[in-house]
Amino acid sequence: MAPTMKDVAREAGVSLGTVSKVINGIAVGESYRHRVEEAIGKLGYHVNSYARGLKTNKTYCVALLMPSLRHPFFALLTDELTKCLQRRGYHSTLMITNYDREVERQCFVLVRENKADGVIALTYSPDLTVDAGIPVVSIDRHMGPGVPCISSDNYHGGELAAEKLLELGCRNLLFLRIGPDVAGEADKRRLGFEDTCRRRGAAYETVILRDEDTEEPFFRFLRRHIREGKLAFDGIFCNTDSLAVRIRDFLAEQGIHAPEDVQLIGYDGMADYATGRYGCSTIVQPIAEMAEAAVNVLLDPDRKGGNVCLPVRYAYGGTTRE
Amino acid sequence: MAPTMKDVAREAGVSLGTVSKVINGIAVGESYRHRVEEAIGKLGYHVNSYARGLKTNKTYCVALLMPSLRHPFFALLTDELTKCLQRRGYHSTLMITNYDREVERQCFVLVRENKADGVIALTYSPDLTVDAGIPVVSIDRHMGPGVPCISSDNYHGGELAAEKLLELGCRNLLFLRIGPDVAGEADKRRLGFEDTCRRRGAAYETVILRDEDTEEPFFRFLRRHIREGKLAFDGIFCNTDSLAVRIRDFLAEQGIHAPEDVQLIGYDGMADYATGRYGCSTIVQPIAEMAEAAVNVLLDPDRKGGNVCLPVRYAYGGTTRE
DNA sequence: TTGTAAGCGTTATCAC
DNA sequence: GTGATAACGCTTACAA
Repeated sequence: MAPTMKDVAREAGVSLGTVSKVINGIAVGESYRHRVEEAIGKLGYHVNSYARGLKTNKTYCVALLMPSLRHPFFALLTDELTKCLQRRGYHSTLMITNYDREVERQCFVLVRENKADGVIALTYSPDLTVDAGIPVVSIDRHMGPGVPCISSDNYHGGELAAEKLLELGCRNLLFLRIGPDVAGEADKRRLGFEDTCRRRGAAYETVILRDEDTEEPFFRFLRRHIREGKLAFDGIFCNTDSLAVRIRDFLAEQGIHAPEDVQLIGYDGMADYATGRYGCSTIVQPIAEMAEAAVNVLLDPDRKGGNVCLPVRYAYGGTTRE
Repeated sequence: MAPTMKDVAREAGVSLGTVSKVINGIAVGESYRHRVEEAIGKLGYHVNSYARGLKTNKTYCVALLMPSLRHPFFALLTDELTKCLQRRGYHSTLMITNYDREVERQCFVLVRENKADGVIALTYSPDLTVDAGIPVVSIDRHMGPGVPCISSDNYHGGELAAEKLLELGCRNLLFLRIGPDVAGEADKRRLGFEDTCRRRGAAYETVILRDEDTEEPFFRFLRRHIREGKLAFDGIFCNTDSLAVRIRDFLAEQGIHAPEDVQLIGYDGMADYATGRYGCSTIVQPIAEMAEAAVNVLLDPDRKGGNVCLPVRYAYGGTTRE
């Protein structure tokens, strides 16, 4: 059995309250402090955070809701969030939701039961709430008035992509987007892209795949736009790097190569772990800064924080002319 | 304030004990059960796991110690471990140690304070202990007699690599290893490789970089072994995929290409998230099975489990002839 | 079967 | 400044 404060008190010949004070850094007579510290070392005492949490209603535990760690974006975000929380004396309870709304719901129940001090969530159920005074911060999704949303500047990312493609001389642009349509934030990439095209008077098309999990329809669309080995578009913006890479590979099979025949830009900025290089030219999200912002907003004592939008940048990754 | 069992008892007009029984699925009169469930729903009651944990000394929480989630191997492992734990009603406290022994030590203190039911650790301090009756399972490192180690069959992985290279007609083999020298497990890749080479009477060399964090010495070594545009080795086995990919890129810069001029095999089996393809030909570790085994051994009630060694396989990834 | 009450290891409020 | 003591919300004998 692990030693308790009682054991320490007996060993040091002081009362329980004194031990508690020493542990919590409250003023105490020098000789008392010394005896208590001695006893703690001798017995190998450690506070029981469950007893403490029960009493104080503070757990120094933040729940992290992530769809998966298979996607490098989620993995890196989780890495940064956890390190950031650790620096502030918190630890993270990781919950993998597998993109499943029912699992997400159960996680929110767990969060309540486990008395987490807060939640940082990247969910696909914008309507979820914890309703127990537990603060929630959302990443990339708008979840309702009480839930600050941390995101990169998706709109400007779309603008950047369009501007870069136009700057590279592209005249027929294409936007490709795949994935569920959650709460607007990701759709801003399209808006920024389209607005820029219109403003610059550039021709563009948009293809969106909402609930599919294969990009086959994109391939069919592209095939229809290939005439005599030439693609009708000379600049493509994809809403993720993964998609951009798959589109690049598909086009290569059709004899159309990036960046020679078509300029291709993705979104996320995921560098390959081994080489440190981007898989495609991309709009880079500032993952560490997003994590930092999420933690800051979550732990801000007076919760006055609203949404946070962080700047993105374009990075060359081999699928555009340099 | 969140409702407590007392509130539920009052609302349902029953005693505390009865509420507790209903919550814990212990037999109770039908009408009582109904009234209690009604009250729970009405008040939106959830157990307080801190109060429960204090009483029962069971937290259903397992700590995961990982060096980082930047490396896809760690990220995937964490993903599988967490999902596996969730399936068994546990949740994971993620701790990122950043390859830092002092942080690892602090994590073990946290584990005690937070009364985790167990620890699954991938650490660089094989001497760490929790010494509070908290079971520990280690991944890929031998940490001492009481700590079962889950690993892939590193020795056979080395054998497989050597056999494959020989089968492809290689006659001058090379083994490259980088990274800290922790507790033997990873070194078995070298042993399996070398034993096979010797058994088959094949020429081989081994270069090991222990405490460096750059592969520059490898590059120098390889440069010295290039004569008139030809490399002295025709088959290379690297102890990780990351290294294999960097070696491939370096050799390509020297005009030596895999798989035309040299066969290259890595270790880990990390597929690219976007394409699902391996970055290099590789020995694949069964990550999901390792996670499953770690959780099984950890949660096994009578802790009779010893070390577990899981089978690996060779997979083609473009850096060997097919 | 149901209710009562002790106690898990803390913190915090008191008198001293 | 220090030491008793009452909670915190739950589980679990034990009594009814």
